[in-house]
Amino acid sequence: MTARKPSLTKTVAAQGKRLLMDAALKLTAQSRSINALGLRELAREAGLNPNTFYRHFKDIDELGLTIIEEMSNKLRQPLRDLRRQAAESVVPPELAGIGWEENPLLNLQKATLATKETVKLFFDYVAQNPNAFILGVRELHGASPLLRQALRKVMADFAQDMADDIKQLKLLPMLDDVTLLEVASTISREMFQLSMDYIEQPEQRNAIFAQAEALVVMLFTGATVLKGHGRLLVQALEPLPA
Amino acid sequence: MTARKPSLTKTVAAQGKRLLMDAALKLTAQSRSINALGLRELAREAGLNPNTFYRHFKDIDELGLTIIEEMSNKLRQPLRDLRRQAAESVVPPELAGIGWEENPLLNLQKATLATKETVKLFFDYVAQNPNAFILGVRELHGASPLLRQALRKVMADFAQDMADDIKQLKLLPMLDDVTLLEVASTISREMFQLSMDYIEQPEQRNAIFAQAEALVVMLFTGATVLKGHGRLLVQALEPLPA
DNA sequence: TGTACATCAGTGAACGCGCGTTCACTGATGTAC
DNA sequence: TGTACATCAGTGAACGCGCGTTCACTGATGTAC
Repeated sequence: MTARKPSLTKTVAAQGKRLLMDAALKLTAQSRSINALGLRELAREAGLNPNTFYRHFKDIDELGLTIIEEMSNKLRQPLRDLRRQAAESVVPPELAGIGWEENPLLNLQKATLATKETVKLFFDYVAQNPNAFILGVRELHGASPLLRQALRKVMADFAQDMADDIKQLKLLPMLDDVTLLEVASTISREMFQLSMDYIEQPEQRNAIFAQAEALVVMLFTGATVLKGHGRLLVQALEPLPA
Repeated sequence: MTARKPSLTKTVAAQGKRLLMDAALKLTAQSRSINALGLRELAREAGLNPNTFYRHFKDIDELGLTIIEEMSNKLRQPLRDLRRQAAESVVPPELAGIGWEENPLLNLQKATLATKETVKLFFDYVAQNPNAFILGVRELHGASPLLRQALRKVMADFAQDMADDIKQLKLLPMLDDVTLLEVASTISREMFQLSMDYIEQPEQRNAIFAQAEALVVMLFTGATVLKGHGRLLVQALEPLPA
């Protein structure tokens, strides 16, 4: 019953676990769902004894959860960084605090440009990590309730991150928190959907990108108008005719 | 090589095919994807000899395609009818042709109300055919490329239907065809996504319904503003303050 | 510093089972003449 | 109207195979004293 320090072995020699997870990612990316993976098949791909699987995972679902958790960790922070980077590349920080009422046009431009920039960076990210996105979208509505639940959480976190960032960067100060989160959730869902098309139809990438941009702008605009700030927005968009 | 009339047997005695398709729907609805179904399992559920499967289908994918085709046929026309029904219940036909410029407020109200009504009817429809929607959303990003492709087509058709109806009913006469189709595609995708939540979280149905409504209104509004009709719309929404 | 023990990732053989698929057959229905 | 034949949905037995899982074992590394 003596307390023991966690052994180094776990982190140093967990090669098998890594190999199995990589094998799973590779096999699912083509055209498979995680639950359709055979444990022997996985071991074969990883170059390990089938039995070794049990040293690391109880069953395939547990493998799936581990992969999802890892990917969520790997994607979340970079996505936040992308957003900040985009917002700051558009407006110098000393102007960042200017309120909507004081300068609606600046704010709208800022939000729109930051958005476009973020969408662009997001799709670049997708193109560099296609397997992660394929697996995520597939299992989000896949057969395993456990994985579905886990991915729902991931999507909810992404949306919350986006809402937090938009609020903190004061990109859409006229939206209340609830509306902001709804809009962010929709954008999050749509971006993941569109990322599948982006991966599978490389020749359509420009069109998909434009569509994603347009969607975000529409949602921001629509939400703003409905929240009673329409007049200011329209004045900014279309100056009074002579 | 004599031409033969199609035999009646096909339509009369295709009990086995029906039984197998129903079994597949039942089994997938719980927590399975079509490709994870065993052909013996299917036969067992249908109360048939495993071998009978081959009398009707080449493999599981072909079964899946047949189901998808059937469901698409079953859903498409009713959805169109719902939309017409909703639009007509809102405005008497003799006023249906009034143009946007002549009476923006009427048009906006018409579109919004018709939309809300349609969304409501759509979710009722979802609640009555949960299995069809679960299967559709699951396989849309599922493991089988064949089924994915088929469901992409189905979704595209739904979106095109929606765009055609909106145009024909003159609900959003200020939007060009391309924008209209993009908006319809987004709404279509989001409605199917939300339908999963609607099925799985009966206690949240009011909230999900409200969210869906809000989304549609935001998209319509956003698209309208961006297409340069914002001023009219805003005037309709928020009359000039004293 | 040495020794005895515990932990841990990985191995290899073996198991029983359910799977997809094939083959030969049946009986009902439809068709030709 | 009768007869011979074709088609078709469904049956039942049999096959070989790959699967998940268990068991007993190994060798490397970490830990206690």
